[in-house]
Amino acid sequence: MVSTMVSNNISVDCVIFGFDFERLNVLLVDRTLLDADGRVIFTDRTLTGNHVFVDETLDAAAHRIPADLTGLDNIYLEQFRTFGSPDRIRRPNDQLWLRSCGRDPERRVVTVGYVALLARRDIRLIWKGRNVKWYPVDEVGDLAFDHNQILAEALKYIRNKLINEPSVGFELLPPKFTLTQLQTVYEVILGVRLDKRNFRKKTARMSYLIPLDEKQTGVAHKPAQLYSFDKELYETSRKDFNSFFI
Amino acid sequence: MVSTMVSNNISVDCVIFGFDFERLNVLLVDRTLLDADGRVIFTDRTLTGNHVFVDETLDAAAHRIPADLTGLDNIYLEQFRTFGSPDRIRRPNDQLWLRSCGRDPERRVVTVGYVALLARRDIRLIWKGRNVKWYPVDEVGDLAFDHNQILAEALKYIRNKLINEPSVGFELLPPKFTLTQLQTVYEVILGVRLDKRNFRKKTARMSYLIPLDEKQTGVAHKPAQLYSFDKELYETSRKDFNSFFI
DNA sequence: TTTATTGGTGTCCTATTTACACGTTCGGCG
DNA sequence: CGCCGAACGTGTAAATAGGACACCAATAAA
Repeated sequence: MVSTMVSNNISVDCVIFGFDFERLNVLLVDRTLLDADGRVIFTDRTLTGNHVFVDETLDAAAHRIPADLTGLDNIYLEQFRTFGSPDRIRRPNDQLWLRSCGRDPERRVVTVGYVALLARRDIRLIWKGRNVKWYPVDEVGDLAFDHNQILAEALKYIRNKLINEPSVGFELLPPKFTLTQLQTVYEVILGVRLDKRNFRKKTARMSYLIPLDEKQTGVAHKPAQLYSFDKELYETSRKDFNSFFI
Repeated sequence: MVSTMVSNNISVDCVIFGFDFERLNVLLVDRTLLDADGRVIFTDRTLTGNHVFVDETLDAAAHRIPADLTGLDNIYLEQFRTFGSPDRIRRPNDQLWLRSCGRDPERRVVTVGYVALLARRDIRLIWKGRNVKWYPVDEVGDLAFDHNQILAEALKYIRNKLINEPSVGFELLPPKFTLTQLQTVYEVILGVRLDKRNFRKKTARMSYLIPLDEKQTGVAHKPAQLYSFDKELYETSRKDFNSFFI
């Protein structure tokens, strides 16, 4: 069976970000190493990862991760960087872990890092026995292997992306959203406060933001106008997009 | 000898760009496959690449490429993307080539792509038997494996980088340069024409551009002021750098 | 009916962008 | 040695974008 053979020195790791209008969160898997008597040697968390089948593209292998966890297969996913230092598996806990899994603790595994974005609302996680939970990105503690570094790079990447490719912001929002929610995406991810009126001057120039014939309901204040994101309009209006030097 | 063992399903490929004030060029290696009688079966070009030693970081493996070719080891080098489709080695010529090298034509090789930047002036290539030459980036023809795709991604990457991290422009210039040369970097790489006076209004705001007590010599026109790039000043003045939404 | 809460709007000031033309200084050449 | 060709270096006016800032409106809950 070709399709069950894996390239065992290559993996993909997926930094799955979820946004809940309060904070940016990341999906982590609990990892617990037990000794022969079932006592805990250590416990920590890892990013979600996958092996890569020998006849599979890296993108496909990465895609399986959020797909298995959410049942959705059309989510935003992008490769951002590859990590391959021989040291990435050298910490004592990781060495113990690899041995206990029957994996060669000397063999360097190169991992290709992906970022996935989810609007947490509406998403129900499928566990399949693993203990997978959301953690605020600034409260993850010590992660396995070099996963703290991978997470840090993913954050840098997605912040940068948000700034110069605004379409990614909408991946973190439900299909219908308010301008305040959009502003919150920027505020939370970039860690800044923005002025409401100035922000709206910008959104007014985004022709791909479609005001709907619909307002928020069930809120104890003036209900906000709902908008949707027109991806096609975005793509075409990006063509003559200018930045910095051009 | 640990240091001679290689991870043989992982490689690094380096898109080495060189700038000569006329065009952007890329370093390519001639590849010729001969039959048993020494007749040419095909000939084409490949990017410069390397295997990765098992105890070596990816960055180090990539660094060896331009270092071997130029003798310099402080050049700009950055990982930009990893390519791992099983199809990348599937084209007939590539299959023949792999067989003739004694490599497994079925085994997918994941390659980590790097970009290197060189000011072509002053650089003397060290050939060591291989036929390595500069090609204008838009005249490379059909390259081996997926190297056309890798080159295209590298170009996209470096254009984007030039726009929002102006320091990379100086990697393509000699230590002393004129403002017109700097403008030419932007014009050639981004493929646009820029207005001289407006460009200079921008450079006037770049505090890290140091005017020297020196002018061009030997030119048949009014000699231009020479400048140098102060990297430290750049780093510190970037700290409070704003872009788009912040 | 009152209150708490968030939604939605405009102005002034400053900084940045864009379009645009001409005198200057050098080497080369006749 | 004077003229020519070629790139250098400079400023202004108009339009656009950015940043600071405050108040009324609409809803649900009490």
